[in-house]
Amino acid sequence: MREKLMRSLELIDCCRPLGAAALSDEEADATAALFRTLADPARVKIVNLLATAAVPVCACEFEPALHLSQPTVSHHLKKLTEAGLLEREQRGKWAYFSLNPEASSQLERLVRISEVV
Amino acid sequence: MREKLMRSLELIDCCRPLGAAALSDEEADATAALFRTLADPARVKIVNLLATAAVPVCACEFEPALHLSQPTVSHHLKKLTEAGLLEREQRGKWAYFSLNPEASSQLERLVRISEVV
DNA sequence: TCAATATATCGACGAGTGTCGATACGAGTC
DNA sequence: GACTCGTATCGACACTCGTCGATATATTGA
Repeated sequence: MREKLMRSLELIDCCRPLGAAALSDEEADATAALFRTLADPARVKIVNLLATAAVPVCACEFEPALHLSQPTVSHHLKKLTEAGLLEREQRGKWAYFSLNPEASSQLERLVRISEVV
Repeated sequence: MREKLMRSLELIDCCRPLGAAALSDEEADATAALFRTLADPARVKIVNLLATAAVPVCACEFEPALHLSQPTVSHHLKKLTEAGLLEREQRGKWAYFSLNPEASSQLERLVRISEVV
């Protein structure tokens, strides 16, 4: 079942608010998987860098900014993209990444506890 | 350094929004640690159960609801409490847990990407 | 004081994953 | 085609952590 979630390009769409009534096992799994995507300092920094950048950022720029090897950066970018938080754009032999414009509002909806949507 | 974060009872207060400019290494660590707290289906369900309950819930009620052993439930409740998401109240030999009323708004602030606070 | 019960802690095991070097793939250039 | 360079994938290793049985601690009641 997690296999199914990982294949989805929009994991973030599977989640209901934490304050929604009677979260099923599957919904709890999906929500936890989305949080797990952001549960790493490198990925938090990637999102932060993209949030403060007005334009898409080349993958090669993350390597010096994060002090991580190229395969590791590629790994993190893939995880974030699979979760639906990032969008990938190929320009020649370079890969440019940007934040999914809906990511912020979807995350806010997800962590809403008090009022159920 | 992570040692210091774990001892803090208000990990959630260490975090700045994902959209804030130039997150430091320590802030990225704190943010990732908070997301890691919610990166488990059992803990997501605990928060969900507490969100839909109007009154504090006895620890003994989570065991059947989550189909987990007593030590495991105690472990998860401790993690959530240490992160500042839950509040613990001792009533005789029973432990009652409730959501930190500020948890929702703090989480919403944390995931805010577009507009910097 | 002793028994009973609720909760926390400890020790150990297994699954998951972040990391990197090596390598494969792909696009552009000559 | 051959070379260069950016990116993705693979294999392996180390570390984290979720889980549980066993045990310790604490509170209530007899």
